[in-house]
Amino acid sequence: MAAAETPAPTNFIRNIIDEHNKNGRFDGRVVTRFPPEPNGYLHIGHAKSICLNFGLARDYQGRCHLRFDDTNPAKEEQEYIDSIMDDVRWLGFDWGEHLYYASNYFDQLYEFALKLIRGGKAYVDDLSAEEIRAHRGTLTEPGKDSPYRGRSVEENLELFTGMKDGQFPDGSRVLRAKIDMAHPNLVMRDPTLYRIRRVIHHRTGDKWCIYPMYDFTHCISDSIEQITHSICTLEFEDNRALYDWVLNQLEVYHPQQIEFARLNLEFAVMSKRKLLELVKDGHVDGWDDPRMLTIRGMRRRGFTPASVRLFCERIGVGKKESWIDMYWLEKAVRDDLNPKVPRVMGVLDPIKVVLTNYPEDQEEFFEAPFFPDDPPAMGSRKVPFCRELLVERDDFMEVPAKKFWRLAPGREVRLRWAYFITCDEVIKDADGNIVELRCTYDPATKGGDAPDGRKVKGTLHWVSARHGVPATVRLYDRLFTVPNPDADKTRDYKEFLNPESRVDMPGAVLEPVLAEAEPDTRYQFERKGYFYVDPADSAPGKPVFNRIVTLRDSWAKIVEAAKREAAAQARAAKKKKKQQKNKG
RNA sequence: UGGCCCGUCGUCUAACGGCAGGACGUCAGCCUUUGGAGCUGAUUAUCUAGGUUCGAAUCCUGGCGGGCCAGCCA
Repeated sequence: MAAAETPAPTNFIRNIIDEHNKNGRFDGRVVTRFPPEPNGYLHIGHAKSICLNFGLARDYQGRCHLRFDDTNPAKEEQEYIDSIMDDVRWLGFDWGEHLYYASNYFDQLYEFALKLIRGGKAYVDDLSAEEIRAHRGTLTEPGKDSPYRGRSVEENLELFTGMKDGQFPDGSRVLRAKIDMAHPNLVMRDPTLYRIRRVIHHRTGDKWCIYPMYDFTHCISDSIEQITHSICTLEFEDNRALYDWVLNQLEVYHPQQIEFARLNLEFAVMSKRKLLELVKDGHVDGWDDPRMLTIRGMRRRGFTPASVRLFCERIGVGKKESWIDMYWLEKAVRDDLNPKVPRVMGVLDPIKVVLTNYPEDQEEFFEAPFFPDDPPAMGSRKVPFCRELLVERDDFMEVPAKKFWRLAPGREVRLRWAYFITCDEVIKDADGNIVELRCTYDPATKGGDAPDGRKVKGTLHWVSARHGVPATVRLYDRLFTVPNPDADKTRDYKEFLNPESRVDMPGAVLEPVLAEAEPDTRYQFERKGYFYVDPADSAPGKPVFNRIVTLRDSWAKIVEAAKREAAAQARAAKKKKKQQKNKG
């Protein structure tokens, strides 16, 4: 396997773990966790975190827990829990028996809150949400103490118990940590620990009407589970001070929080809000639309788990906010699929070719290997051939451009596995559109080699017009037309949606073997790209193909470079003209 | 006139005071019945100004640039 996942290169987190292992801080244990909130579907950004946490556990012979951070019942649902578990498994990771829910710790969390109160480190505040905000101060000014900050331990105990017992209306009181309202780190200005909220929790039902906040829950959950390295994204850097404060006050086992830079991918959006909006407003066909970089979308597109893992390994882990070019994702799928999938032929946008010197009633079958780089590896199939063929419309140019090696009037090319053909005549309709190419074949070149040793520059894929099977083929491309749809704050990211992100090819015709293609299998359509047989939309004998990714296309690069040069020349000419005008 | 974090080839990422390395891209060549794949070679970087040191990408200070923080979200 050429795309085998090489041992992950070192990174700053591994260095920290190595250091801990050396100084014995965690007795050589490595226990990580992936802690999603079940309020949405997983996306490629989560995949980075999953690969990191589970990868570390694997490489250090430790373990990684899957823990649902379900402390906000207003937003969370069982459906998300199920899909998250399914996606993590699909990615190839296994949490064994280590499946946890923060909600399982609600009793312990409550006891810890009591302990904080008894130690004079937390108090019940009657201020409203707006008042608390007003008291918090600003980035440059200190906050003010709440008038309720000085309550006695007894009063706090009574009030907090009352909160739990449902004696107070939603939002009327909160439990706050007593730290420092003048702290330069705003997270430390007496953060809220518990709020009253009468919402049915998807796991605990109506048992609780108070729910703990993230900062209080997460560190204690990590501590309970004996996590060693609690890895999260950069925006939690400020929260680490509180993470440490809570565990220090409680005098319990204390993991190390480490922050890394989240994934930013060009030509995509990642926020849950935007993903949801794309689905709700119908810009895509659901959470599993192949254009979505949700795990479900990528699965539907045809990405393999190995390709996603390969991508995550290659982009690395650091603390620098960087934008990853979509090329890395595309490259990872190609590299993973290249040695694994069979080659076949399909014409996506056909133009008819008639071989004038090939007998009308004759047909023959060519034996074509599924994997030409190593023919025995995947066997072969028979490809039918006859007088009427289909080739790709853009494999012909009436006036061939520079460096265009394909079919053109008078030009000889090879039809893969078949014969050399030469174009003699171009047939057009009344509007001047090319509708047919008249060609002659050279019987001596059967199989694709000329006995006289003459060479052709181009090899074309093709399909027999008589035997080919029409099929549904969808071409998918990046969802946005610009690298960062969010960059311009004066414009909505949806303005940059790529209208050609999904292009259906109604005229596509494939070689006959593909009629029986099994759902959930992948092929390389030679010269066109990698395709996936859509598991949801395919029917027996009627496969639907999603393009996963194109092949690397150096001809497209030549075309693009030519365009760029032409534009540059036009600019230069214009400038020169202007200068001359100014002189004169 | 707040706190915290981050600045290394085009891109991503190594180098924990000792020769700035790898991958991808790019360019050139080879090979090729996929303009795919493969092979060979070349190419390019420490934000900036000081300081410490025999020696600084690394430590210190200032500047510049970027990110995060004022939810009873996570």
